Amino acid sequence: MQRTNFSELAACSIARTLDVIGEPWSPLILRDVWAGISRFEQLQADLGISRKVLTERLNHLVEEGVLERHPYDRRPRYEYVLTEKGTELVDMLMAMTRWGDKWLAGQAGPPVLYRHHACGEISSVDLRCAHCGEPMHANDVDLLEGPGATR
Amino acid sequence: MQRTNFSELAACSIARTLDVIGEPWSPLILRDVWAGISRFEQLQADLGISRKVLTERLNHLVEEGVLERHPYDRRPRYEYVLTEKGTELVDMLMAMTRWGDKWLAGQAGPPVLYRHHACGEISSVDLRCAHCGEPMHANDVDLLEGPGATR
DNA sequence: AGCTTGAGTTCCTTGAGGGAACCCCAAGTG
DNA sequence: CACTTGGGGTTCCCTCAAGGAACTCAAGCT
Repeated sequence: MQRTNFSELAACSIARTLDVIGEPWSPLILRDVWAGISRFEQLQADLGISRKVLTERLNHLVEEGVLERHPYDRRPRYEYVLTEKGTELVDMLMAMTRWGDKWLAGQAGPPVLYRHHACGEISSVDLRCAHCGEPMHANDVDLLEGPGATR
Repeated sequence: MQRTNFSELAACSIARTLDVIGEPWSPLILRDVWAGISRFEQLQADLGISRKVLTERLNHLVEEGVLERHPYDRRPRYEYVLTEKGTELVDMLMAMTRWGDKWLAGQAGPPVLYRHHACGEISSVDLRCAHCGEPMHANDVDLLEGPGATR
């Protein structure tokens, strides 16, 4: 495929993030690990991904510090668990889920529901300004050059 | 590459969303269009993407209703603009940006800053429960089967 | 010793991405 | 009118990553 290394393209946090989880399958692997599907065989069976590519993806995600390998047996058997860095990536997947629920689920409704611990209600994420708490969407911001702008 | 069609894998809003923007380049195209880089030549120059793949991606994004083609000349010249559906996808990219800013920007700091119209401050998105307004992150929810669970 | 199981590795085939050249069409210019 | 320019794509070939199936390896179990 001769995949471009996005982060060399420009200083861009989206491009950099894509270098971590932009490959096909990576987001779905994280979703599965989050949902408790955490072993090689389980992941392979659930996703139908080729074993070779699954190995590559898991190694890459471990190298990036998104997943950790935890042995669960004296035999060489491992469980993959989310690091803090990985858990925060799942936050992004929740925003992705919200969009898919809204625009792609159709009349069948969303396939998965989130129950929020704090209020006990079925809900979804809402993007708010970390500073003032008001809604913060694509049309609510101006883009400015940041300190890391030059590459 | 023989890419798998993710949404046939399971009823999953993440998989479905990946069928819309999971291909390499698609998120970066949306970012550029959002930032005002909206014509074919501009996109090609900014991203360094091959013209063939750019054509494919733009057609796909238009078919999916994420972008619209707007003629800007009596000659056949087009601008690509975000639909409402596409604009809400950019919200997800903002969550992605936040993660990249936090975990990948390093000491140089984030390359792009967002100034929130409502409060005028440089800020970033924060995920909140759409129901109660409290923070809602990966560890703050239980997953339940939804109405569209079966495929 | 032989069987099983989880977790990979090897090898071949296929098809998507990269790159460069080419094409089309409307305007502008002399 | 012919000639150039420039945006927006096609076409072609080549390479390399994903799929798929078979193979390996290292513990335990019987």
